[in-house]
Amino acid sequence: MQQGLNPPQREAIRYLDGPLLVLAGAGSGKTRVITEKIAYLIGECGMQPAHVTAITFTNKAAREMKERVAKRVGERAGEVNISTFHALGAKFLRMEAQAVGLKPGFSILDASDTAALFQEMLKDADKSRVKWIQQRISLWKNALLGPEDVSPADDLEAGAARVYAEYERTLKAYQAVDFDDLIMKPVQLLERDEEVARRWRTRIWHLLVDEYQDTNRCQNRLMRLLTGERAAFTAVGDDDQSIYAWRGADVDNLRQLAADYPRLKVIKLEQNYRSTTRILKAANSVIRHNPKLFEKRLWSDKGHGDPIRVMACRDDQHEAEWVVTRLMAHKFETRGHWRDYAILYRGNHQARLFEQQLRAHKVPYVLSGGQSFFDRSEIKDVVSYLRLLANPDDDPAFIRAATTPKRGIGGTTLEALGHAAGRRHIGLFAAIFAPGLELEIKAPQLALLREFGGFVNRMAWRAQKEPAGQVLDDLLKAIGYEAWLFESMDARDAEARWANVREFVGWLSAKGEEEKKNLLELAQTVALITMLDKRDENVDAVQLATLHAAKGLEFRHVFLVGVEEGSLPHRESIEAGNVEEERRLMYVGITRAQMSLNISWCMRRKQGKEIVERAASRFIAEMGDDIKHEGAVPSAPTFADKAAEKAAGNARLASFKALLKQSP
DNA sequence: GCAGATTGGATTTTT
DNA sequence: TCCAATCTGC
Repeated sequence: MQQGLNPPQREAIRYLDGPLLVLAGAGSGKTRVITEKIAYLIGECGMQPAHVTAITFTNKAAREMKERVAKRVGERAGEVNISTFHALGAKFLRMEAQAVGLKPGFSILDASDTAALFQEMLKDADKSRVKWIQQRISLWKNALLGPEDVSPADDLEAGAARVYAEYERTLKAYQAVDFDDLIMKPVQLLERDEEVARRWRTRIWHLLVDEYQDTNRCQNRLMRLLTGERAAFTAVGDDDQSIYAWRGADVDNLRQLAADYPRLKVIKLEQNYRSTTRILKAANSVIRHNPKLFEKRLWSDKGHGDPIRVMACRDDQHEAEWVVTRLMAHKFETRGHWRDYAILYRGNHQARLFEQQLRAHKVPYVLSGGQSFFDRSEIKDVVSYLRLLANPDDDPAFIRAATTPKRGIGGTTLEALGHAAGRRHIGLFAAIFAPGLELEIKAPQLALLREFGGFVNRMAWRAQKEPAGQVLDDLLKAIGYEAWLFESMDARDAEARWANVREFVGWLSAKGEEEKKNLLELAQTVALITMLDKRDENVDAVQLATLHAAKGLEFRHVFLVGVEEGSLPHRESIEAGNVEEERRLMYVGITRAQMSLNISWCMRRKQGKEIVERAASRFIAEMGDDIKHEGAVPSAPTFADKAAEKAAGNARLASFKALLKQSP
C-alpha cells in the first residue's frame, strides 16, 4: 500500500500518538507524506473522511492536494476537508456568523478593497504613511489585539490605533471582514466559547498543516485551538524555506511548538528525491551559515551530476545574453524541452532583460506572477454586483455597482444618500427605501436610485432560486455591461475585457452547477478563490519567476541570475539586518534545480541612468568550492562584510528578545 | 486646473 | 513590465 516510501516518511505517516512535526527538507516528498497520511487515516485507521482536515496556504496547493487525495482514496475523497487557512476561516465564520456578530452573507474584502478603504479614511495622508498604518493594523490583528488592546509606543502608533478603531467600525457597518479577520475572529470565538470549541474539535480528528513555517502567530493559534488538548495534528514544514517573514510569517512558531508540546514528536525527512548530490552539497553549505534550531542535511542518490557553474558577467546585458545563449545551446545539445528550464531572480523587474533576449531569439517563455485575474477592473465590477446581492450592507460594493455602468447616479447623489444613511445609521442600499428621503434627494435622482434598488432586489430574489449562470447572464444584459465597455474604450480593449467577463461567468456557472450552489452562495466565496489557469504546466516554455514564486516548484535546469550583493541579499534586507532570510531565499533557489545549476552575477549593472559597480553575493562564496567559475572568480566577502552581517544579526536578535519581554 | 502622456524607477505576494 | 510621479498642453 505504501510502496516506495522511506523509513522516516513511513514513520511520519503512521505516527498518531500525539502532536507531530515533520521537518521536510526541499524535495523530500512532503506532499506525498501528507496525502499518504490522509489515505492511511481513512483506509487503515477507519477514520471518516469528513473527520480529516488538511490546511494549506495557497489555493493551488489545496487543489493539488485534493487531486492527489482523490487518486489515492477514491470517491469519498471529496469529504476530506482540504482548504486554505483563509477558506477554513471563512467557512467557520459563515457557520458561526451570529456568534461573532455578522450576518451570514458578510463580504470579504481583498487587499485592494482594504487599501482603498484606508486611502478613503486617510484622504490627505501620503501613500507611504497609509501603507505603514495598514501594515501596523494587520500586525496588531495577527497578535490578536483589538483597537482597545493596543498600547501605542509613540504618536505614530497612537494615530494608527485611532484609525484602527474607525476601520473596525466601518467594516462592521459594511458587514465585511478582511483577510486577517478570517483567522482572527475564529480564534477569538474559539477562545471565549468552550461550547463552539468542543463542537469544532469533534469534527476534526486529525489536522494536517502544510508549510507550517509560513504560519503567522494567529494561524498557529487557530491550529492549536482546533486540535485542543488531544493535539492530534501533523505539522509539516521546513525552517530553511521560510521566506515570508516580511509578510508576518513567524519561523519561531516551529521553536514554540517544541516548547509548548513537550510530547511533540519530530521527524526529519532528509532524503531528497529531486537534485544531484553536488546541488544539495552547495545548498547545505549555504544554509549552514544560518544559526539552526533543527540540524538537517539533505542527501540524495542521484549521483554527482553536472558541475555548478558560476558566471561573472561584464554587465547586465552580457548576463542576459550569456544565460539565453547557454540555455539554447544546452537545450539543443540535450534535445530537452523549453519547460525544463527556469530563470530565477530576486525582483520582478529583473525579468526584463531576459524577456527581451528570449524574444529576440524566439524562445517561448512564461512569466509567473503578474496581476491576478480577480484584480482586473472588469472582474471587480461584476464581483461588486455579486457582493451587493449577497450583502446589502456592503457600501463599497454598492457604490461601485451603482456607478458602473454609468446610470446617472453620480458623486453628489451618493453623497446625499450617504448623509441620509449616516443619520439613520443604516447602509447606503437600505437608505434608498428609507421614508422621508424625498426631502433630502431631488425627485429625478431619487427615482434613479429606487430603480436601481428595485433591480438589485429583484436579482437577489432570483439569485436564490434560479441557476447562477442564468441570473448572471440576465444581470449583465440588464445593466448593458458589454455595450458600456465598448462605449468607454477602444474596441480591442473592450473585446479583451468582455472576454474576461465571459470567462468569469462561464467559470462561475460551472462551479454553481458542480457544487449545487446558487449565486448568493457563490458570491460569498468569490473573494477567496482563484480560477484554475490553464496556461500552466503543459506549455513548453522557459519559466521566468521570482525566487518567492518558485518555491515549491522544480526544474531540470535552473539559472539563478543577479546573484549580487544588493540584490541577493537585497540591500534593504542587509540594512535591516535580515540576511538570514535572504540566505534561505538563496537556498530555495538552489534547491529548485534537479540536474544543473547555473549562477550568474554582474560586475556592472545599469541602474536607472547610471552604471553601478556590483560585487558577487556572499552566498556564492558560501556554496563551497565544488564550483566551476567562468569569467572571473568572485572575491570572497571581506572580513568587514562578515563582521557587519554578524553585528546586524545580533542587533536584530537583541531587539527581538526585548520585544519578547514586553509582550508575554 | 486637469487629463493624458511621458519618463523613471523597482523587494519579495497570498489570501 | 508595470506603476507612480511629474510634465505638458489645452
